[in-house]
Amino acid sequence: MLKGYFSEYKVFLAVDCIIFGFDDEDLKVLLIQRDFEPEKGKWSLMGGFLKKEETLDDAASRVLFKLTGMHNIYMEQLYSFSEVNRDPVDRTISTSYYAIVNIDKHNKELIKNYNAKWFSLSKIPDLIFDHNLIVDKAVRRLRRRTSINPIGFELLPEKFTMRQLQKLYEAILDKDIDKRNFINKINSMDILVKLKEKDMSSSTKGSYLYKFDQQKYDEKQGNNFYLKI
Amino acid sequence: MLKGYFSEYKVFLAVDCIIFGFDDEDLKVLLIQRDFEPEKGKWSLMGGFLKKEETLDDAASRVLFKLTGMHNIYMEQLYSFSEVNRDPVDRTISTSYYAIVNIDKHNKELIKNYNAKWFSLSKIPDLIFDHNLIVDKAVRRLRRRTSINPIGFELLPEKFTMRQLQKLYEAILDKDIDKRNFINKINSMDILVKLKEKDMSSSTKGSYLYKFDQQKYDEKQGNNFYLKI
DNA sequence: ACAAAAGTGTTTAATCTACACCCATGT
DNA sequence: ACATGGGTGTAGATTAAACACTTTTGT
Repeated sequence: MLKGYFSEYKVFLAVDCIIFGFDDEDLKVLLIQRDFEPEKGKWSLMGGFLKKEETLDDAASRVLFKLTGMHNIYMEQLYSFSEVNRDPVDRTISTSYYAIVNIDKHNKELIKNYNAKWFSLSKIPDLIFDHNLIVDKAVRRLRRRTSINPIGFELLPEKFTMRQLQKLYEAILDKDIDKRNFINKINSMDILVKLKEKDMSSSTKGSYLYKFDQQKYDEKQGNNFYLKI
Repeated sequence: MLKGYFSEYKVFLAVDCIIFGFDDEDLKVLLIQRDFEPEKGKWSLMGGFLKKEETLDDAASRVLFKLTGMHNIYMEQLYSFSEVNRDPVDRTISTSYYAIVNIDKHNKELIKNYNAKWFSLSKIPDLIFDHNLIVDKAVRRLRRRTSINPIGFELLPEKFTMRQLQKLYEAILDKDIDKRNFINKINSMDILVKLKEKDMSSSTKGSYLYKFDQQKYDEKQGNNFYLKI
């Protein structure tokens, strides 16, 4: 066993990316429509093969950049899927990554080129291979992660209202939250800065804008937050 | 992109297993001493290459069986490590699994054949490649998982005392726990059966033995436990 | 004046934490 | 009789959950 590598089996290794976004109402996933075989015309996660000189993280970043035009996207490795016949063309292992992007910041041209579209979680179509499974796992991970670590800020504009943040959490966790309890919890974390500005678009009264304070957040790291919302 | 697979790069895919055990005192990891190059003589995780007709789970089960002689070991996929030069011989991606075994039930002959040895967490030597990193990640995952889901029972004999269970938790979480609070918490989960038997080996008074009740546990699944110890 | 969303605190319930003494038995 | 580990309950603190009214301003 393990004496030499010569006789061992090699496989294709792909990364597939679950890209989450938020549009003030729904949590969404960015899917592409395949214009190549197999399963041409069907919806799928954006993916690509691992290349010789890159790590899986590199590959995921590359794939994400290709579709969104964005660098330094928040992402996390999710799981490696390896059913023998998951890909009908040839044995391919898929290491999945989930990513979180600001739905307003990505490059809309690229999206067109790839026939990509945002789908609300409740409206995700049948995907190729085991991609529905992968999405499910990503959603569950995102939910868990969100209740431990406030990572959702990538999904919002730089300045946002408490209401937007609350809607985001409601979308991610798929449940209603009491607004007073929510605000108290968020404030107790002490990682936001309240601005003097108001957003006047959603009401006559206007609502204060907040910014995520990266520095405060970093200082508190390690303390995990356990939002328990 | 993705047109054909022909031109794409293939890699070796290995599974490496972090095998946890518990000896009534310490949480331990089973390591093998390599009797082959590279890094002959150094300690390492037990691993093996993915084969043509098996999934990663299959491969991990196979590797675990090879070293312990046990089937149906509790295990969970951990993470895929992919640094380009992590393996000096040839590019190899490692998908790691952590496993939890009863330290008294595995086959001691096999362990000898592999020059394997149990190491307490605090005494893990320098391992080959990135294996120390992998072990760290496994320990962190085990700690988190243990506080959400009571999975530690695999580490104990079928019948065990509250004291043993508490020591196990203390070993996993690496902290002291108040015995009354611990018992209350465990009892509130209602997944153990208290037996009439006592274990007389640890004290003159003897202490009651308990059994894990798989059925009750299954009924409660989905409710996650959040031990918060 | 009213409609629509924003903002704000308190009370109750649940859970967590800290803590100390008696019990049973073998020697 | 005493040494050793086993067993048990409660009070105080913290955290979570439920809940309703006032403010602002454009129409």
